[in-house]
Amino acid sequence: MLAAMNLPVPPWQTPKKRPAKQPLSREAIVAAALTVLDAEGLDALTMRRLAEELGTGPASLYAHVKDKEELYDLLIDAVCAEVRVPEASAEDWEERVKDFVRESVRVLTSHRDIGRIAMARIPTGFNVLRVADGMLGVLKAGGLSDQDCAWAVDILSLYANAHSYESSLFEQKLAWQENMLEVPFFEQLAEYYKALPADTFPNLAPMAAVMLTGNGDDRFEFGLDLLVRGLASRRPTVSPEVRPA
Amino acid sequence: MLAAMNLPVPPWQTPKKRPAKQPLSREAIVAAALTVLDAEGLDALTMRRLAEELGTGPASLYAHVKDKEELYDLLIDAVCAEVRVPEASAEDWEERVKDFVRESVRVLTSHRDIGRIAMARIPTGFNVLRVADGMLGVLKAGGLSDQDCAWAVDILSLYANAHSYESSLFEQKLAWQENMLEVPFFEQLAEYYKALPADTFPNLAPMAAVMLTGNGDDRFEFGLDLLVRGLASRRPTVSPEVRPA
DNA sequence: TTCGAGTCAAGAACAATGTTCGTAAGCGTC
DNA sequence: GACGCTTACGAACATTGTTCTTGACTCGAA
Repeated sequence: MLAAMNLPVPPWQTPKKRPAKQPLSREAIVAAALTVLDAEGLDALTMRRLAEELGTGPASLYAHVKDKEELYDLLIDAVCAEVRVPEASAEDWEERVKDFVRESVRVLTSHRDIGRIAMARIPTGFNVLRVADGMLGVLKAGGLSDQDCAWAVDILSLYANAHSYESSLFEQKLAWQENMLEVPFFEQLAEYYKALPADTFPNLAPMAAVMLTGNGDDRFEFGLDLLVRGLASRRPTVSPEVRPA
Repeated sequence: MLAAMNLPVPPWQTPKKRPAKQPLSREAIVAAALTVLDAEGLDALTMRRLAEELGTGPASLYAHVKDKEELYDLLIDAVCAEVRVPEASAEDWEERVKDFVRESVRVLTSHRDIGRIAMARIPTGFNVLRVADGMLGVLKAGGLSDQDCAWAVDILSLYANAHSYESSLFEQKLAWQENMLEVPFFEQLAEYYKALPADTFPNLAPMAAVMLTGNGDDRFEFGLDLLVRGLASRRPTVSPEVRPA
């Protein structure tokens, strides 16, 4: 058919069909993915669902994103953009380190299920590196050796990610069982632990109650305390103000 | 057709058709799963592949195992059976704690990809509990409070699992890239880090070399050292032999 | 103005996966 | 010898990530 195409478009009709909705970029995909993720969780984040959110088909996404893995990388980086990097200082050093890790898990757990994909990624994205750089700065202010600082970044990130991972999966499991089970599962677990035979588990059986004390945050704080105490004990010099003048 | 079934079976023919191969139990399934896992990795461990390994169809497995998740639980428990639980003692306490964690990751990394499914499982299996009980015993010998011991079991397990997870995924990624890439990826990463702009990453850029120093074991030892130092510093009393008599 | 190359979108399809349905076979008991 | 009851399992279903291929549109040059 002969189409009269190059006429000035009459204003009462939509000028073109394709770029009516904005033309689908990496950024738009990542933003939509975060929307789906926060609203419906990781299991709902399929390429089809994501395409639907963008008003297109799943195949279109692969023009902008190589893999689902690459999408995950982009998601992590986008989330890391929200981490507020503090300034480094030797004062209150231990608390500053702790606060940074707390801030990381705050962001990581503020987006639903993001913890489940955060682990075991080699940091290359801009925002991930920005966070690592900030962490390195905070650590170096404590006077640790360069090698200790470098590895500490690794370990603290691992800890933050691992906690977020467990937290995310635990929350999911909890929500799932809440809908399916009548007795709240935690009581079930408490019963189970208390019923352990004391002769087979001489240490565990008497401590059933203590094992179940505290929520995820308490445990996180405990582990964080261990790590930071360990770091502090590796400082070659004690803090300058208590050093003999 | 009329089948003469209740005749005494002639010894020169296989007596029955069904129980010729042994009748498919949880144990057999778990054993076969471990075989497939060790030989071909987690991605190859599909219900079909597992059924094939047992000479049956995938549907048959679901009579003995509720889920793939339950299969994973059983796998973890089976692997935990290999962990050698040491005896508790106050002597060389810190090194004993370390050795126990080392033993855990040794087992966890000795089976291919098992680290990828070890995290975020609520410990209920016999062998998992046995390991937790042993860990608790070793920790208590150090004189920590009950609450500290309980949470330390959690944190140390989390650390062992997280390290195994990363190690497993990292090894997979490394093996994959080794076949596809010509330049060994680690050099690529080193180049990338060294090329980071120093004005945007003032801490990271000068430390590119240090960041990449050490393999997974070194980093694991470093984190383990942090945790155990932290635990030691929480001991209410220093070790008895240095206490004033 | 027209053609042609090139880019982007997207429907359809493919292969693989976990899981369930329905049916059949064997075993124990009345 | 017939009836349950457990176990086995081929076939099928729904969902997933991903690719193939066709079509729509853009833009630059003849």
